[in-house]
Amino acid sequence: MQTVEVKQLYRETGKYLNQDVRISGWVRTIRSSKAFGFIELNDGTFFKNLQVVFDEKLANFKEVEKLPISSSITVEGKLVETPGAKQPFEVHATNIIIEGMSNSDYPLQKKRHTFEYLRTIAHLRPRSNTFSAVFRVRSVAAFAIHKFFQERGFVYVNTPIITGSDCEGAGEMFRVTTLDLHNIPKKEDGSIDFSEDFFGREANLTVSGQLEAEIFALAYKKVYTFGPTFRAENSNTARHASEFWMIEPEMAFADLNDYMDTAEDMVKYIISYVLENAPEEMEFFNNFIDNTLFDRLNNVLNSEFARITYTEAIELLKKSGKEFQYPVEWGCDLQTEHERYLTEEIFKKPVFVTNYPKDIKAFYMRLNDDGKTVAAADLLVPGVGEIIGGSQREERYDVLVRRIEELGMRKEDYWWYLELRKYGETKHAGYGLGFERMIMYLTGMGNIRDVIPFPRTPGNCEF
RNA sequence: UCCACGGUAGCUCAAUGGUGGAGCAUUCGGCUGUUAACCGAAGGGUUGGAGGUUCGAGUCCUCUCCGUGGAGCCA
Repeated sequence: MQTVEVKQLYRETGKYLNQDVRISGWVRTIRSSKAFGFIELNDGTFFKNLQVVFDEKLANFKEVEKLPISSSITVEGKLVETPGAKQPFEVHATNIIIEGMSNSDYPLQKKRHTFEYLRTIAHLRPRSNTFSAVFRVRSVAAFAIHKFFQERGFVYVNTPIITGSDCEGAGEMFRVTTLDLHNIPKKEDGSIDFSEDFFGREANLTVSGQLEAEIFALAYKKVYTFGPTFRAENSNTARHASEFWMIEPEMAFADLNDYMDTAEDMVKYIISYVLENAPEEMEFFNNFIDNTLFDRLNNVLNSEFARITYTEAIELLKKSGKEFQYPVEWGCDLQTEHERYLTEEIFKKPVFVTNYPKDIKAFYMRLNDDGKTVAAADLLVPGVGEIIGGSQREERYDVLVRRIEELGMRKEDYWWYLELRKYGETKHAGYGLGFERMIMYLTGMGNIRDVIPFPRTPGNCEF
């Protein structure tokens, strides 16, 4: 008798039909009558369940019939077709071995639960349909991203998670320390003596691997990072987490248009790869989470992303005649309502907004010839908003120094970043993709807490 | 951090200031092809916490804790 996985049964049905098979999994539900019953078995390898039919010929029929949900079992029996039924085939059990009994107080019902409740049982929610689908899509999408970049010759760089540079400017950082918090060493002037700390200096969790990625881009030409990122911002929204994963490609001999071309190709690649490799999960999302999902994703695959400048975006918003809570004026950052209006109402597809005023963007973005704007571009998508932020980097030593000084930052802190501009500098560009936001976009899930296995948000670090 | 809303059985939700209920889940029983199976019965509650108003508070008031949605910040 061959041991098989449910995925094999669905993908290569003909190979196993009318054969004896052995399968191990967890009971999703049991419906039983006096002399026979049905088990929905899920073995984790496939989104769909396997229906197992059992009857009183089993020595342990009475025990099997009363198995609590989520008990683990091994089933032996013959795989047969079930024409006209909901499922294409089922296993007629000749033997059922009970591996591990579940308790009757198992908190996951067959009924729909709120996502909010499921978050409180993050150790069990991957066994539910929705989360089973979410985290498999997450895995498939992660692979698609690596595949996309590897096929194009990008080198995968692991930038540090603990960083001694507090100058990335991307947000509040989590401090990393081994100092005794009850007895903090102080210097004579009363300030904390970090020379006593583990690294002999202040250290934090990274908020971005970009500056380090630039180092590698100027050695390998094309690189990308894919790793965790930490922000200690007190953000309480469905789109922010304190710990999230980011993909940060960086390309030498590339400008803003090269970045946008790559990003557009990447988004399309991820979508088609996931549609092709997780079809059952994606169908589930389209049916039960967001029934505009397939239309939206196909629309993205079949359209050119719009590209407009910030200045044009401001004009469009002003001309729209719509009353915004925050008035639109050149120089102001685009608010969520503006971004959504642009991508959802005006373009109805992803849109790059380029060339933002320099005063609302980071120091490392390349100054345009007008002296007022920088070569930055954000990708806005319907439903989620900003999903990618990136720019051409300032490669001119003097201009970069001037920007650093203008913003009152300390030049010494950026010594190695500045040195890159001294030894064979070239134009280069890169961007950051929020992995969870991509998953939200791919699945239609509305909350970032429900697309990361163990979400960390302000005041929440369970599990 | 700001604004809004919410917290009642294991879960999802009802309950005009006047005896806290239902569906699902659980337990027991019935049922020969079920598909969130069906039918019958039972058990299950300090209404987030503290204080106050009232003859009487799940309901009104104050404070507090927690959560959700939106905003800001960003990816």
